[in-house]
Amino acid sequence: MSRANAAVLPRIRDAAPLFAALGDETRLRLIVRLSSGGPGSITQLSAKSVVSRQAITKHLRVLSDAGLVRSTKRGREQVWDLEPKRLNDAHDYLDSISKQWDEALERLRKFVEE
Amino acid sequence: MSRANAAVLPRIRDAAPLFAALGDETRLRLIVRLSSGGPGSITQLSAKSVVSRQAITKHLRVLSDAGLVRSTKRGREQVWDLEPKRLNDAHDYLDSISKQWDEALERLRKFVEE
DNA sequence: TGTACGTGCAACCCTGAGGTTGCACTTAAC
DNA sequence: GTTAAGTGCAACCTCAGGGTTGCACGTACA
Repeated sequence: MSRANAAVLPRIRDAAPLFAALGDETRLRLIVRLSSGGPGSITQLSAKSVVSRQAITKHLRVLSDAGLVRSTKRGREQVWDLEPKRLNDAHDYLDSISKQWDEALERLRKFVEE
Repeated sequence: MSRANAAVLPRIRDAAPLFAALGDETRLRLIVRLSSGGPGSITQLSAKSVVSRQAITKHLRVLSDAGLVRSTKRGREQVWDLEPKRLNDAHDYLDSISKQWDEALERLRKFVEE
């Protein structure tokens, strides 16, 4: 395998759960809600949702495990907030793959030209 | 909800399956393999894999449904190749979310300053 | 014309994801 | 001190996802 591969392969085990966390409509909706509406408690976040509060709680847990959100306690409420850094991680990973792709095309081009 | 939200919400239903397709270790490994090693037949792609050929076939099907790969028939072989455009879609979607996030922070900053 | 290779299809298994409901427990508010 | 709000926990259900195996089918090739 190529050198570029060596850089991207070890991250697969980290990246997969990250994308998996993003790969659900309800969770993606939560992220969009948090990114535009700011932090919110569980009841607030599940207020306009079609699924139950418990479902939202589970989804927040998944997002939290993936490092995409974090929570702080405020009185009896638990307030959830976005962790933008992790979003960048996913971003960067896609970058590295497409970069690797471009390099492969470049190698192919040179090979054909020779 | 904000105006930025109106732009990103309709795409949730498209983006979720896309990320879901990326959210599996075996599939991510397939993508990395295709992006570095170029096109390959099913037997080639499943040669060094720990799972069976049929498993790889199913994963390729998922990736294909998500638009991330495409296949062409060559004799009795079926050759699979990457579709980089879809990778960019995922890329752009993450872009729009983080941009939306930045705008929210900006609005908050202005609000506090006033 | 056989034969071996590359795939497709179908049946099946098992685990985990997504969802719900009911109840207990803190903590704020009156 | 009651009462109501906000969560956490646990049990349960259903179904799709990831995997396997066995067999049939077309196609290259000696």
